[in-house]
Amino acid sequence: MNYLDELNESQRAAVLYNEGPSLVIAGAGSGKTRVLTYKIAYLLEQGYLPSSILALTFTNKAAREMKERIARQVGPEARRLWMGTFHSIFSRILRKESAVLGFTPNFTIYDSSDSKNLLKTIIKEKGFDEKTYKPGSVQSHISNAKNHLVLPLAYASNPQLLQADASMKMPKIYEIYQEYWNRCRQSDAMDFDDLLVYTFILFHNFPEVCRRYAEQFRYVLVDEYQDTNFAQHSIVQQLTSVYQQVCVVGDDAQSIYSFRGANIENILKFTKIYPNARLFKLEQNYRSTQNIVRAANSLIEKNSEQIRKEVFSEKAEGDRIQVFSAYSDIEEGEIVANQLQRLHLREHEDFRDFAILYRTNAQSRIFEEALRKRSVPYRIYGGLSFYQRKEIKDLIAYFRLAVNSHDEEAFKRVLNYPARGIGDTTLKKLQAAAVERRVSLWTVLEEPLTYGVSINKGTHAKLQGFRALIETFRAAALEKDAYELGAQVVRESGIMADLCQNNDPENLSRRENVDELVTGLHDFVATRQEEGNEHIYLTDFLSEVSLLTDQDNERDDEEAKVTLMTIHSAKGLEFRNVFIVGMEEELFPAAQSVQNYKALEEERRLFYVALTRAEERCYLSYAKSRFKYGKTEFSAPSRFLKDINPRYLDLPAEDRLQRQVDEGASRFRRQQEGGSLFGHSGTDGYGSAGFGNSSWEGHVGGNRSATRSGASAPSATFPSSGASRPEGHRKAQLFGSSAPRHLTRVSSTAGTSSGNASAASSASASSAQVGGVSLCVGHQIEHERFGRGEVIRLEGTGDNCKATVRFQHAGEKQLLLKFARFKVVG
DNA sequence: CCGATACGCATTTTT
DNA sequence: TGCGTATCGG
Repeated sequence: MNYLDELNESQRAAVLYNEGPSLVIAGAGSGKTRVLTYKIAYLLEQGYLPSSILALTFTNKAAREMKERIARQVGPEARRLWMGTFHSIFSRILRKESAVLGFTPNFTIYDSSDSKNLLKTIIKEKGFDEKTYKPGSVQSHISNAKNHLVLPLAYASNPQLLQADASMKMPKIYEIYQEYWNRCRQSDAMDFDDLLVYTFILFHNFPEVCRRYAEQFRYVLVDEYQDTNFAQHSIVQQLTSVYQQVCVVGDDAQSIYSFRGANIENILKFTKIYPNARLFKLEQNYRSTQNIVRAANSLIEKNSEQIRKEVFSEKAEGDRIQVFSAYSDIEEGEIVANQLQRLHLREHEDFRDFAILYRTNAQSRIFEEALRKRSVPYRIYGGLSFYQRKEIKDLIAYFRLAVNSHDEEAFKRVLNYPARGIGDTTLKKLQAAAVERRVSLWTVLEEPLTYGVSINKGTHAKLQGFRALIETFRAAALEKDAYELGAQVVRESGIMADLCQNNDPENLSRRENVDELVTGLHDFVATRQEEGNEHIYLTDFLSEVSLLTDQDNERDDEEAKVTLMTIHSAKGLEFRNVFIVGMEEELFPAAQSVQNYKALEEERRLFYVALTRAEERCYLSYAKSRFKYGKTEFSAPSRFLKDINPRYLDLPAEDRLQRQVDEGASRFRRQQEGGSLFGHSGTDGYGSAGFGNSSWEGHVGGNRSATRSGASAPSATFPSSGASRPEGHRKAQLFGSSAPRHLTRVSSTAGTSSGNASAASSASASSAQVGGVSLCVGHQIEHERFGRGEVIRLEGTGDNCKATVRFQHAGEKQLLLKFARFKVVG
């Protein structure tokens, strides 16, 4: 109970309140995660079972961090909590309940490039012009619809949407949407949005399933609620329909993801949807100086739509925010780099305590160059992710096919890679037959003649060769573990051979990446086994890896480096010293945002997020000219500079003069912005409340059927389609977790032994003997991935012996000694 | 099947 | 300007 002392009054109130829905508005740096973790700890203490608590986050990272913090509080039982991203938790549920929806438990998760490619294919098939029907644009329309739970049939009969599409010269989007929907089902695949949509459908169409989960989850917590979309919001409602015990945490002032469907209304109107909800506000900022907090307050005040709050800091007043004016983007880079270096040399600020934040990725180059020139180490976030690399995608495509051969996108990707003489023409023939007969490409491949594909003998042989290859993997997938199978695929698919054709640096790095993936597989299997799971199949790896981003793979950096990133990706982070650069009109706010006040307010929130990343010092800079698209463009300082009360700023002399002139004009403009406030009702064509029942009612299928050869499911009813393999549930922990990944392998037989192992009882023992190593409670061990730790508990005997180890850095873990890789060090 | 060339596009991106 | 993609030619 002592942890309650570590909370301030409002934090404690939020933690202790337990009698119904609650909304916690957590100002920047106000200890939001602390409240969430302590609240969960408190619930556990109150007797809630870990498995009855569901905590949803947006990022794997957030889930992982929270899990670790809770584990520190309450020990290993934290592992039984249902804590993870919306997508990972829902995919876990969907894999279990897949049959009634007409999917198998091994369904593929399409990433956005898969879905874009599929859309491209469909657009071509339908003979639409790709210039008018840009795949990316169609994709975002469809995504938007899904985020609003509008299924194809509802879309096709929604005059508003049809008209909006028509006015964008894409009147046939509904048709593409329908086909896309069918094709995903046919491929036994869901895209990211589908994970939400189908969860909603599952709960809606199968009330008994909904009830089962709603009864299991006696308490639901949601992090970053301002970023939820309508679908997520609706599912939370479904899940809390029994107990109404829900706590959502967020900050409307930090809602910056509307372009991804996040709906700020969800948080603004929470107390209307749950009329008996209690509202808590966390207003003390523990992160930033008073000056920074006040500056940020004075900025966000200019927004009209928000939950009023008074964020304050009790830290030192701190320096004013210094504003730098540069003549050019290059000079801006110089100024920032100079100031950064000055702080490093004079104030001994560590490089890792600096961040340079920008609106667009394109701005990074200038700063890279300036830093490189000064030999300042830096790290840029937001490059291509590991999983986006060609060789990795190729390999994963094989994995996917091994698990789900109906996966159309994976199929097309590797049918002729490495080259096996199956050209475009052949693929087109297969594709045509598949579309015609509404079956998967794989089904056609199995019996080309039945489906009327006319090909010559040679091609036929090649196709059957490919089929045999995949069949081998498929058979192996049922027996081998993920690592063994992965290694086999690397060997036998011919990818490695292809990458070994020559030794140019390109291929070299690709080989390294492939090796890294295999190592990742190995770690994944090892981690799972240590946790007590016997068989770790490739499908387990895939279901996790498809929801992973590169940020989840981050290695803790040895070297101190300056951080360069977009403001979006800086959300949730903090740095002692922050440079916010490119404070110019048409850049920040982005040119596209200035016409519509909602977008402009979002940009302002984005700036608010940027400011509130800073703990000690914050700098703003702008350039009067900037090289853009091959031309030098001139622009005015950002209007946002004028939104900050000048007493918190240190302005360049010229600007101070100019400001007096501008003052009147800017006040006038603000009135105008405010004036248009009530005119708009959202720009996405989806009213915020208009998506009740009728829009998705009764068509899971929307399509006529899921005509996969193996498992077909008509749309009206959902017969169980023999789920192929019962699947044990995995925890949502990430492979590689947060531990350093490059430790040398230590065999568990190589440890020192320390004699007399007493016969361990089946329940609990003080010592154990496994594989020639004896281990006692109190022993220090050195684990391959988790590092140093002390054995605090031993359970079971022989092969089944399980040790609970408290690691110095990795927290408490349970290890199955049979699999764990460690050595005894004392 | 690959390479050269032209074209068009260019916020942000938790999953 | 500089990249990624689309298309054509050898």
